[in-house]
Amino acid sequence: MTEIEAVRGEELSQALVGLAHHVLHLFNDIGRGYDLTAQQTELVCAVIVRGRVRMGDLGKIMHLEKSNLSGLVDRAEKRGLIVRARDPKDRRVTWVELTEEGHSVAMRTHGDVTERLRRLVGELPAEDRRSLTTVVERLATA
Amino acid sequence: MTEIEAVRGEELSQALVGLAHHVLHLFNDIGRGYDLTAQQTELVCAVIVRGRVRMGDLGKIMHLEKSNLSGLVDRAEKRGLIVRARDPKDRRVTWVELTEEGHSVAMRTHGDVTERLRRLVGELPAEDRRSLTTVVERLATA
DNA sequence: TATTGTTATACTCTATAACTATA
DNA sequence: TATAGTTATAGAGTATAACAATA
Repeated sequence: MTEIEAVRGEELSQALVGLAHHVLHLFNDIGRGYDLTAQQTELVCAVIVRGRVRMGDLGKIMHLEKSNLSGLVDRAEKRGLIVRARDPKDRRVTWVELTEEGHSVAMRTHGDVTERLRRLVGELPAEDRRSLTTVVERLATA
Repeated sequence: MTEIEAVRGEELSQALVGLAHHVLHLFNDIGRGYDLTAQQTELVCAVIVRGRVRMGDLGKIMHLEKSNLSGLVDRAEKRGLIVRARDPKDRRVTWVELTEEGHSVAMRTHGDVTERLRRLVGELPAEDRRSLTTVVERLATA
């Protein structure tokens, strides 16, 4: 690796970290308007795009230990945003679903998040946007 | 906006969130090997690439409120990783610097993080990597 | 008056391990 | 035995506001 490539690698690293903060901070910014924490906001957004989700899958999506997720879901349930439902076929499994209020909040927060991301990405030329989509999806599935 | 573009926008949003988690979770994974939390790991990495940093700038870099940063720096200082230094020219300003131990830890964790990011990005074809670099840097400065 | 940073409080989040229930 | 999820505990991180020191 040449020195120039090393420096560019360094720049790319810092830029990726900055981008990551920017993206996850959106849940914070947007959640505040609904008196939700960043994690609660991401929780309802993650549920609404999937309809209902197993606890285990939610943990993977949000990079949370199962015990941490239990607490997060407890608090969201107390707030009336979601409910737990046992799976009748495999009673070890718990599904997370939105309440009516949770659905309403999730619709708006999720709309806000995607709008903000769209605006961020929309500032790019169309060709860059296409390559970003391709690249990010490839990374995300790697 | 066509429906296809809307769906792709949705996919891009989810992929960006997944990528953001992946990137920030690196600080978690790597810090664990040195018995550091993710935030402590990012703290020493942020300091080492800049030599020394003002509290205010650190807050912007790490997306932290000044009060939260005070606590994080307190704990890192207790652990002997960093020290605070008053700026003699503007005594309101506090600079954060690494101790010898902090420098040693930061060298290794920062090396690990950039290596992991390089590996992640390195799985891409050269052309995608170039476009990602360009795009991410443009987003990060926007 | 504005800026930089700290302190105080209450709450949320996180890591770890031990535990229960189901398969 | 393995899997899905909960509980318990201690510590770390976070939001908010009030505060002190300096410019």
